[in-house]
Amino acid sequence: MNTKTSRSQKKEQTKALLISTAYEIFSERGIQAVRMSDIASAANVSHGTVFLHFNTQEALIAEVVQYYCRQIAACTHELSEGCHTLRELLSAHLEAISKYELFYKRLVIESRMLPIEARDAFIAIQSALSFHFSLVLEKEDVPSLPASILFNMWMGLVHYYLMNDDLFAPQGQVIARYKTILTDTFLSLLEKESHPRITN
Amino acid sequence: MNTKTSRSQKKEQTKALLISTAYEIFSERGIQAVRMSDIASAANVSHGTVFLHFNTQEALIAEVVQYYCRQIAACTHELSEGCHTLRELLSAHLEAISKYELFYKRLVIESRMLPIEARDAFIAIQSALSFHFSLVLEKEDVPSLPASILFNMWMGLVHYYLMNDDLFAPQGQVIARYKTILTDTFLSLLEKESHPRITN
Amino acid sequence: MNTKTSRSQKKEQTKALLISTAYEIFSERGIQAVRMSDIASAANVSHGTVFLHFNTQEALIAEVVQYYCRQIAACTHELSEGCHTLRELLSAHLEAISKYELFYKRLVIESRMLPIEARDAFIAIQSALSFHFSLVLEKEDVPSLPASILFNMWMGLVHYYLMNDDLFAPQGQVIARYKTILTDTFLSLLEKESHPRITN
Amino acid sequence: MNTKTSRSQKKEQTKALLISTAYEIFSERGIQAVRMSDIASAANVSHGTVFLHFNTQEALIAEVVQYYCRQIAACTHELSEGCHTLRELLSAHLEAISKYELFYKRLVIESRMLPIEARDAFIAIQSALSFHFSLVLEKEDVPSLPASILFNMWMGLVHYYLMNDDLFAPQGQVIARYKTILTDTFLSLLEKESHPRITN
DNA sequence: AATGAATGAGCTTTCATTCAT
DNA sequence: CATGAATGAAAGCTCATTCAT
Repeated sequence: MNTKTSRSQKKEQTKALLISTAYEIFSERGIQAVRMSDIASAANVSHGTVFLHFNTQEALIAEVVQYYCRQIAACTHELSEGCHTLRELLSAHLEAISKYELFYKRLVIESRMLPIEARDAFIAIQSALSFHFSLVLEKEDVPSLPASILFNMWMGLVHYYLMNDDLFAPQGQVIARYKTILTDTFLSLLEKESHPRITN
Repeated sequence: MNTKTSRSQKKEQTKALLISTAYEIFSERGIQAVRMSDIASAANVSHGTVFLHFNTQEALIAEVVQYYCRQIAACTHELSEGCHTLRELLSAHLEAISKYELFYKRLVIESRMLPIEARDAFIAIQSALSFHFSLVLEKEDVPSLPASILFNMWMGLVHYYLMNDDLFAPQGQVIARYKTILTDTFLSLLEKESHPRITN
Repeated sequence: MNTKTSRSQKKEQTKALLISTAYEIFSERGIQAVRMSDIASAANVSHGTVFLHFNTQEALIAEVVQYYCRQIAACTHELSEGCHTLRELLSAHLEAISKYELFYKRLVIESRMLPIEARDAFIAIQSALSFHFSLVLEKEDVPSLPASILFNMWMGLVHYYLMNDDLFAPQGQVIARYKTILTDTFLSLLEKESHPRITN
Repeated sequence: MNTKTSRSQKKEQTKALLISTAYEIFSERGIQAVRMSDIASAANVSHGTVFLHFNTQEALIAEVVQYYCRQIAACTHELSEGCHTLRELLSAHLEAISKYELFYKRLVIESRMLPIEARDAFIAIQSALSFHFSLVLEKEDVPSLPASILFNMWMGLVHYYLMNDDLFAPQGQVIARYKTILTDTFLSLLEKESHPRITN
């Protein structure tokens, strides 16, 4: 039994290695663009080993994406919990995303072309944030607009910058670069005494 | 010359047929997912004929996307020209998009994975709208917020719904379904006397 | 009838044009490497026209090679006729070849991969020279060695330099460059009072 | 390690099988004329396997030609080493070639149309012989003619017979058939007291 | 459990040849 | 006669997946 345990431990280790290796490569090169053998060689295991742990390429993608999406969701959740204001929450969100920026960007770009489970996992991150968003919105003195639209507006905005990161931040780090302005602008729109108007 | 004309007319017809056939299939199945031979058989021409008109698959994708992006941009432009208010403009935008909805959605989903020319053509549509957006914004009494962010917020919002159309409108027609609420909500945020507040 | 005549004259003209165009391209790029459409466009006729004059690519190659091989043979013959000495004949031979050097080189390189008629035509050039070679050899006071071998030795030598022209004369013009030394050396070997010996 | 060894041994075996199979087919049908799938099926492996061992068709041709050219060069070298006279050397040369006759003939015919590495490998065989030729020539009491031309004359002569083997020896085996006469004739030309003359 | 050689379906691209105009 | 668009048989190459060791 000891043997079995150490064996399966070893197996789990290898699987974990494959998952984290895939994460790195996916972040760098994109998800669809990576071949199974690329992951194998990057992880220093044999090509066949990848199939020992994942029946198909689809399964591997699904698992890797699920694994990291759960992490991102958890991270988002954690950073969001202490937030009492929308500003805090938005910052927390961007902070969470920026920890996984490259990978998250790939998900934004490719999610619709991935196996359904991967897509679902990606959506789940958004649900996690959505929950906190609703909570905070209730507390704040905020316009009586559909919360879901406001949330989607924020998500859309952030994803738009990630999707076009090459245009907005050719040097990389879109989130860091636009963090403040995105947050500020979004919040301004929600503020009561609105904004200074440009009156002709 | 008459002969020549009818000959090359025929050729142009075939090319046009291929472009419109590709458009249909791309709209239905996605762009990356389609094989050259699919287009050939859908257009009822031989496999080789496709290569007579487009040197490579990449060239075909580029041409088809450019062709329709120009149309979408032109349509956007045309519908935008008469617009004096932001509301009119946003409606015009959604109207333009909804005419090409399935294809446009594919672009939203796949643009970053397409040949660079295709991506550029897609971006060009956004530039076209951006121009009118700026014009209208100047006229309106609007908060002194960065116009570009406001524009990107709108684009992000619309693309977010298109990207996730299967979640927002499983029956199809996301744009038609969310047209009003998206426009209204977006405009509300920009309005002076803001919005009724939810005060606890 | 006049029409017919002028028609078929035109046709013959076109065919002649195709043959000479093919000759030029074959000389430059090799025979096997050239596509039917290359010849058509170089001759400023349509792709289909080539097939009007030559049923197949093989037929075209055969005809072109035959046509020019006959010319080369005739030229060789003509230049050989006045020759009374072997030296004169060898010079005549090289002179004939050098007029068609690029094309002749292609034949040396590719003859065995061409349609049988083309190969035969190429061989016929050698037969033509062979005839004069025998004639001259009889007149000269030459070693009683098998004339055919001597002839083949000369042919082999010349072809060896043509086959490896890129090594022997990277700037081109192998024949011009080695004309003298090849002739001299070959003749020296046949001379009675032989050659100065290197005696240790 | 034992496992690894037997595994990679197997792989090497397969590669060796492919190389020798290619050699056989090339010898029979020519080099350019053979498709990758021909080699696969002749070797009883799948089409894909060929590409496991050789990245491209060009690479395969290069490797196969290099492999056998090295063997031929080595064989030539080996047989040449004991030779003290030119006669011995020429015989050794022909013996070496005749062991690989069909393949060598293909090289003579196609060398200029093959990948550059293949051509170079073929040239290297000639360099190997050239070395011994020079050595022997120095020892012999031989006319003070350019050694390189004499060498090229011999090579040209042999290649001429190989190139036209179908004419010289329709039953095959040109080398065997002309071995003696070629050697004798070539040597006669180099002999001091030359040759009996045919005096009119 | 791990290996990595082997598999083969699948896809793009080329080009000689045909044929309607 | 000439045209050139259309055809479709090849062929090379890729890569997820399998399986014997």
